[in-house]
Amino acid sequence: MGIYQLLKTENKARRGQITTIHGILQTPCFMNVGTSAAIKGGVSSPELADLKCQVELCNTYHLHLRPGDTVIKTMGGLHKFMNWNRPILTDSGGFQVFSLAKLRKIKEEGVYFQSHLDGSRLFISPEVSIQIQSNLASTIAMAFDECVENPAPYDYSARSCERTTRWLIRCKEEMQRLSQLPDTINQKQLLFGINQGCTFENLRIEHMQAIRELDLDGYAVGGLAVGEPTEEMYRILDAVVPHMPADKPRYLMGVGTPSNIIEAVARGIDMFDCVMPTRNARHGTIFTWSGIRHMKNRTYQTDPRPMDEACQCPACQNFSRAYVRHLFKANEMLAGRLTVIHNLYFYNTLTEKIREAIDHAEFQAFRAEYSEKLSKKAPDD
RNA sequence: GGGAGUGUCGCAUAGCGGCAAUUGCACCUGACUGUAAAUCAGGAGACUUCGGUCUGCGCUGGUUCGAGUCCAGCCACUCCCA
Repeated sequence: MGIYQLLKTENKARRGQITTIHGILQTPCFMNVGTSAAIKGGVSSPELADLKCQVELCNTYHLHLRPGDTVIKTMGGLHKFMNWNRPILTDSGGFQVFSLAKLRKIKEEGVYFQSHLDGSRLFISPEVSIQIQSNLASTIAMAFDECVENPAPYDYSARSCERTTRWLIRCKEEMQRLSQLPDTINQKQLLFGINQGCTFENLRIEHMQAIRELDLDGYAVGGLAVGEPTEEMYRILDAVVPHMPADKPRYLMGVGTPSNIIEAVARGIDMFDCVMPTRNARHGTIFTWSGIRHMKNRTYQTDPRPMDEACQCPACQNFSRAYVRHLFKANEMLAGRLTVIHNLYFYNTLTEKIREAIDHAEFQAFRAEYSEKLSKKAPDD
């Protein structure tokens, strides 16, 4: 019996739950990104729990470099290390093959990297990635894939997909091997495969059909939101999601804006992660139920209202727009902390409301009300 | 009273005679999608029929085709000597 339980559907939108050894995840869900085992902006694990965060995402590549996955294994795994007892998903380092493109060389056996920290030479293969993730002892490990840039030539995308499939087989075999070892911390670690294929619908579908044969714990759509127009992303989701197993979690990697999330849920996606709420928060942009606000703008200089009047987060319960703007202008780190707290609470509340909407068969109405509004600038109020 | 030096965008700075003028901070605006990002980009005299036009580097004159730049006088500030 699988880890995913489908509770309810509304058209293609799915309400479900994922059972793990670190607790149950209600889906659709947003995974809060803490790349280096920390939410950038200074939010600790206990605080994160208060922001309705169900699951945190950490990164294989970054933690392998620093402090080193063996250090984390020595410390008892990521959960103990950062004092987070709910699920953790680790990304495989595949995205860094894409984002650190100038520092790597891709081969069949794996990828040769130069560390972005000190230039030292590294090698990450499917086996190495899984070994690192095993040491990290995350709840869910991601397969080591190649995230192809956009645009990419058809031939290259096709060959890359085939290689990603071969790499996925190696990931699965390595995971099975490690699960037998007595000193493996999490012998029940889950493995998700990743679909690629750039913006070519037939490649996407062929690749999905190939990897679903491997009967993994869940499936992700990768390689989207990497520069293609939003409509392209939706077109690919429309094409590929129907080919994803219905009895397993579906994860859209790296996405996205509140609108993207609503639209992807409408197309059958269950899980999301994105740096946008934390990064934009640190840079002064917040998401609200009225739309986007740039908190550095002069218009908030003497605005006594909370950042989002419809928000129950600790930042909105205690501080004014004028104060937050002041903190940004004064370069105080509390500025980024408060906006990160708000944005994560917003994303976690957004997915919570999506779940409630599907529960009550009101998702289409929810989508109609918020899909466009949330990613536009808030009207001057 | 004598001598030396300095006055350029809010502050601080750069500027061999071709300059609407450098750079930093501050200011304004925008971007950010599996995080090499507490980052990055743009704007910042006025008017414009977007080709330009006008005003502008303490003040007033002068030299010059052309002056923030050279000269003279004045004003202000700083330092040194009495």
